[in-house]
Amino acid sequence: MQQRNTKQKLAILETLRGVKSHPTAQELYDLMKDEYPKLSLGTVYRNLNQLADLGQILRLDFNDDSVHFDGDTSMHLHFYCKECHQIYDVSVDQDVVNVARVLRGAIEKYGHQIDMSNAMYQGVCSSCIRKNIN
Amino acid sequence: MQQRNTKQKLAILETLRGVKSHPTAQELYDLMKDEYPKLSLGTVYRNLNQLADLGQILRLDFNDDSVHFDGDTSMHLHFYCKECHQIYDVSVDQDVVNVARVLRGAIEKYGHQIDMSNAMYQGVCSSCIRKNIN
DNA sequence: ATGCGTGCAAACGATTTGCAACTTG
DNA sequence: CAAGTTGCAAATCGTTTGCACGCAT
Repeated sequence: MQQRNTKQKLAILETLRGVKSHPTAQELYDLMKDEYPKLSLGTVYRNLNQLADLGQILRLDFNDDSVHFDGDTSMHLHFYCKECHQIYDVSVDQDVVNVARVLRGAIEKYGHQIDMSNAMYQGVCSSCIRKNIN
Repeated sequence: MQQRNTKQKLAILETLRGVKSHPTAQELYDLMKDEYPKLSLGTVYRNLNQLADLGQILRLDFNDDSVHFDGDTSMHLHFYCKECHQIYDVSVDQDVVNVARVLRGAIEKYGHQIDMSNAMYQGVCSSCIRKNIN
């Protein structure tokens, strides 16, 4: 059950890491199909799931239509705007990193082993707030 | 567009609040269909979604098969065990609550307005860890 | 009365999967 | 070569939705 590095998998990972957005499988497929005409959507799904299970990318689910993926696995938060449906990255300073450690501690106190965490926030983004005023 | 308090909606909310688990729509429907034989699954879905949108219950998505709901909206964390597929509540003390406020602050600094947040952790629960050793 | 909510069943659509052919190690 | 991977298309199945009727306000 060892994984292989096929051209498709490498291309998918590279493409995902090359965008700042958080594309769905379909969106990533659309981005790639010009350069890789024979690529199939099923392959994109299979690889994104495998990479997410291995922790090499992040799976983001905001109860939108479909699941989004993030090639950046470094510590950061996500904010989802329910009006414009955009996902914002929120970078964190050292204070916040320390604080996140406290939350993990609250869970590890129970003896659970954390493989991955996802702090997701929803609301209205600053840009849409401004729009609503006008 | 005002919402009405139908018997079904009240029963759904009451049933969800009465269980300590985090049932899916189907599971909640199964719990209720003896007492409410004419209740339909579609109604359960519609009400759970409406209640979640209004912030009266929580929607939990762990990329399991389906979405789970939580009738407890008080501050607590969720831990999902990917082996036994159980969702654990993690209660937090005042220290952790204060700490969580720092994370919200990191987002509000951008001018975004947070309506709801969900801190979800995944891994292997203490019980499954023990099982794996034996 | 008005129009949101319900039950039922059909429709939807994002994701998964079976299979034969093809790579990778 | 053995076994994981791909492309294609069909299947899956959780969730949504159209409609006629019923109930809350």
